[in-house]
Amino acid sequence: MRRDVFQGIADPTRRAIIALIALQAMTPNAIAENFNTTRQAVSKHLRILTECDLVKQEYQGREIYYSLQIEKMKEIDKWLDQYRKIWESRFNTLDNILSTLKKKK
Amino acid sequence: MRRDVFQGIADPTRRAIIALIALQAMTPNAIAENFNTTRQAVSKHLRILTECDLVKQEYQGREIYYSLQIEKMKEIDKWLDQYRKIWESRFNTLDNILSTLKKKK
DNA sequence: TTATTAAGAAACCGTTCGGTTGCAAATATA
DNA sequence: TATATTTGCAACCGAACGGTTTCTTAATAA
Repeated sequence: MRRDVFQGIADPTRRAIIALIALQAMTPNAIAENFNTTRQAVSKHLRILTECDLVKQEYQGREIYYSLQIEKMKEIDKWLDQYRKIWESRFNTLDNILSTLKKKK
Repeated sequence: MRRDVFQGIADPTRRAIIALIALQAMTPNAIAENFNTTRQAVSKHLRILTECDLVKQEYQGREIYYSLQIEKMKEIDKWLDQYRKIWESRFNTLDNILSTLKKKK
C-alpha cells in the first residue's frame, strides 16, 4: 500500500493522535483512552501513520510505544514552501488591496 | 458535505491541480489537458477543492476560471506551527545527536 | 502453570473516493 | 435559428476508508 504524509494527516482522528504523541511516546491503549472509539480503530490509524513514516514504534516488553517522527512533518513544510513564497509576495498583497477596493465599490 | 483543507490536499492529482492554478487562473478544460484523465474527473476534484475553499471560481461567459485561494493554505501553515516549534527546539537537536551517536556505535 | 493483559490480524459492514459514461443547461458561433 | 462548445450533474462501478467484532499471539502476574 502506497502511503504519503498527506494521506496520513487527512483524517482528523489521526491528526489528534499526532498531537497526542508529539511530545511523549504512548501505547495504543493509552492513546485510545482519549477517543470515543475502540482500541482497534486507533490501532488501524497507527498502522497507517506507521506506513507513511509519520510515527515510530518502540517495543518495551509486550507494550509498544508510539511517538511522532517529527522529521516527516518537515516534508509538509517543504511542500508548503512554494506557496509561502506566493502569499508573502508583493503581488499577492497588491491583489488583496485590489479586491478590497472592489468590495468597497 | 463537510470538507477541510487536509482532505483537499490529500489526493496527489488535487495537489497537482493546486500547483497548476497557483499562479494563474485556468478553466477546467485547460486543467484537464495536463492529466491523463477525463475532464469530469478533474471537475470532481475542482468541486472538492471548491467545497473546502481552497479554490475560487470566476465566471466569464460560459467559461469558469479557477484559481488558488492562497489564504486557505495558511491554515496548513498555522497547523504546522505547533510542530515547527518541536523540530526547531534544542531537545530535538539533542535527540538527533543522540541517535547519530547510536548509529555510529 | 494458569490467568490476565497488550497488541496486532482477519473478517465484515456501510460510506466515501476516484474514476467513467451519459446527459442537460447555458453560452458562443455558423 | 441551428449547431458546436463549455461546463456541471447524475448514475454507476470497483477500491479504499473508518469502524466494529472476534480471534490469535506474546508477555506479564497470580
